[in-house]
Amino acid sequence: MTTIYDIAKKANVSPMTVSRVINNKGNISEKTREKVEAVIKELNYIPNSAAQSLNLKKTKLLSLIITDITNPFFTKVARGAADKANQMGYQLILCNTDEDYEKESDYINALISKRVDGVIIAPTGDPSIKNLKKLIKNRIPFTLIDREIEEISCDRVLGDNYEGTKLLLQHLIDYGHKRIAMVHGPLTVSTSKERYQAYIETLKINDLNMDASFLVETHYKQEKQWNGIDHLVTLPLADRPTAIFAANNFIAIKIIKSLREKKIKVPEEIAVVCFDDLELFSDFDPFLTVSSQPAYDFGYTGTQLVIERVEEVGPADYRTINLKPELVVRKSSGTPIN
Amino acid sequence: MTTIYDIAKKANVSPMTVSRVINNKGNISEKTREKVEAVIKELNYIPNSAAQSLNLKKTKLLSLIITDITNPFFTKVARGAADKANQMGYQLILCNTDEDYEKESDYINALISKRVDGVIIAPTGDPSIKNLKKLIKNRIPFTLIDREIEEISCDRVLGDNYEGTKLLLQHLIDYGHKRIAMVHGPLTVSTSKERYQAYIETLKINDLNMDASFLVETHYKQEKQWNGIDHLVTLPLADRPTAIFAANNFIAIKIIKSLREKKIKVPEEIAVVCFDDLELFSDFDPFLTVSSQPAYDFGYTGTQLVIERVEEVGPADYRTINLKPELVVRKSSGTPIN
DNA sequence: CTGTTAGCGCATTCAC
DNA sequence: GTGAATGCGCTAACAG
Repeated sequence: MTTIYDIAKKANVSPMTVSRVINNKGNISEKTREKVEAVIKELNYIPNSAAQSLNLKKTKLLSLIITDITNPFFTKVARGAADKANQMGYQLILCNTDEDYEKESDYINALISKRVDGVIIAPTGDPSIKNLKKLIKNRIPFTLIDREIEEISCDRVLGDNYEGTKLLLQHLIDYGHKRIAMVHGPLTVSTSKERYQAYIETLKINDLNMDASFLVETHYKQEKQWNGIDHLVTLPLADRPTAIFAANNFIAIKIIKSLREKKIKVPEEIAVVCFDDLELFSDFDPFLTVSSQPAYDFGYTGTQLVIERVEEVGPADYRTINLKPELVVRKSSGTPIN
Repeated sequence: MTTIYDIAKKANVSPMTVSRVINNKGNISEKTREKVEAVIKELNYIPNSAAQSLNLKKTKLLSLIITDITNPFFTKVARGAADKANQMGYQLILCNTDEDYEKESDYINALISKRVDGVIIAPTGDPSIKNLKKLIKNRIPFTLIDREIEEISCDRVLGDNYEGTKLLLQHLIDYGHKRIAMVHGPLTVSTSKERYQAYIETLKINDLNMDASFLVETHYKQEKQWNGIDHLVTLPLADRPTAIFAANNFIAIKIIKSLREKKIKVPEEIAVVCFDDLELFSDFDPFLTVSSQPAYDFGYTGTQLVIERVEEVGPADYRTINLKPELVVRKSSGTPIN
C-alpha cells in the first residue's frame, strides 16, 4: 500500500506537504503542488481513511438503521438517505433490524465501535430508548425518522399519523361506512400507537360504535404476520365490518389476500385502506387507497439533519420536521354505499 | 472518549493486558481478566475500530454496490448481503450507482480510501472493468453478482440468462405465439446482452422470423425509460407482435402501462412476460409471467464468497456460482392461442 | 511556503 | 502471565 511517505520521497518534499496538497490546506506553491499531484497520480495513491479518522475523529461514515429494507417505504427512505449521504461525501452503512430490538442493539454497538459520525434511525420501538441513550453517551448525533421516541434530545423527521389516519377514515365514513375494523402493528411502535389512537378518536368524533373485536394486532413485517381477521369475516353480515383500515401497506396486502382466499370481494364486500403506498404496484394497477407518505424525504431530510449536526452548522435547537401524508383514493375503498 | 489507557489505569494493569482481554489473546489470569472486564463495563468502553484498522489492516467493512436499490430484485439482494455480512460480524456500506458509471467510479475511490475488506458488486456495465481493475490493484477482493464482466479474476454469482430467456420464450411459443418482440436494456450490460442473444437464438431454433423492428432498446431503471413500443402497436394487426418479452421487471411494468393507455389488453391482445419477479405485487395479484431469480441468494452467497476471500479460507481457485431461474406462469402470458 | 515533532488508539514484538 | 517500546498512516501545532 502506498502511503504519504512514498509520495513525499518521490516528490522530494515532506509528508506534510503531501498532506497539504491532498487536503487543499495552507499555502503551497503551484510548482510543488503540481509535482506532488503528478506523483500521486503516478502511484495511484489514495489516502487511508482509517489513519485520517484516527486523528481527525471524523470517519465520514453515517449509518441508516431501518426495520425492514424489504418494505418499499423503507427502500425509498434508503434511497433518499444514500443520495444525500453520497452528495455530501459520506458513506452509508445500512443496518436492517428486522423489527428486532436485539439486532438493533448489536448494530448500535458496532456503529459506536466504528465511530460513525452520525446515525439516521427508525427505531424498532419504545425500548430503543436505551440504544439512543447509548448513542448520546458516545456523542454520536442521530436523527429519528418515521418513529417517535419521546423525551430524547435529537432532530426528528416524522410523519403525521393522526392526519393520515383521519384522512383515510373520514374518506370511508364519507362513503357511508359505519363498521370499520383496524388491523395495527405492535403498540410499542409509535406509528402504530398513533394510528391506533387516531382511529379511536376519529370514530368517536363521528359517533361510530367502537367494537373491541374490531381492533386486531399483528406485525408490520410480512414474515411475522398473521391475518388475524378470521373472527371478523365469520360474523353475520350485519355485524361484519364493511371496511378495514390496515396500519401499513404489508398488513393491507395480507388482509386482501386473506379476504380473497375466503372469496370475499374487495372492495365490493369489504373495503380496505392503508398507510403508505406501494408505488410500484399502484403504478401498475391503481388499486389500493392509501395515505401516502413522502418516504424519500424521510431519508433525505433525516440525513441532511444529522450531517448538519455532525458538521456543527445549523441551529442549536433540535428540530422536528413534519412530513404530511396525502390521501390517494383508488379502487380498494370502493364507492359510496347505501 | 474512553481508551484502552483509561481502562488500564483504572484496572491497574498495562494497556497491553486490556488489549489481550478484549481480543481474547494470550494467557491471562482469571483475576486480571475479571478485573479488566469489570472496568470495561463500568466505563462503557468500546474499542475504536479506526485504531484497530490502522495496524491490523482489516476494517470489517464490506460494500455492496448495486445499480438500483429501488428495484425489488436488488432490494432482496441487499437483504441477503446485509444478513450474511451481519452474521459474520461485518458492516455493510451500501452504494447505489443508478446505473451510472461515474457514480460507480466515485464509490470505488471512496471505498478504497475506506479500505473496505471486500466488495460485492453488480457493475453498471462493461466499462466497469476499469473499476474492478482498480480494486484488484488495491488488493480488495470482490465478487461479481448478477452481471458478468469477462476476463477478470474473481468469484462470481451469476444467473442463467440464456436459460431464463428460453424458458419464457418457449412458453410463449408453446402457446402459439409467432411474432414476439423484445424490449431490452443497454447491451453494455451482460444480463441485457445475454437475454438479447438468447432471444435471437431461441427464435432461430424455432424457425421464427426475426424482425429488426421487434427489437427495442430502453433502460433498466424507471427514471430513464421510454416505452419504445409505439411503432409496434401502430402496426396493422397482422404484423403486430402478439407477445412482448421484457428484459426486466421494470421494463414490463412500463410496457403494460403503455399498452393500457393505448387500450390494448394484456394478455388478450398482447401477452407480456419478463425477467425477474415482483413478488410483492405477484403475491397480491398473480399477474406477471416471469423468469424468477433467487435474488436473496445473489446477495447472500456473493457476500459469503468475498468473506471467504477476505479471511483467506476457501479454495484458491475462483468460483462461479450459477443460480437457476424459474419459470412462473401467470396471467400476463394469457392462454394458448389459435 | 515548507519541514519537524508529536500523537490519535491500538496491537505486535520482544522483554521480563 | 504481564509490561515497555514501537509503528500503523495521517495531520495539527509549531518552527523556520
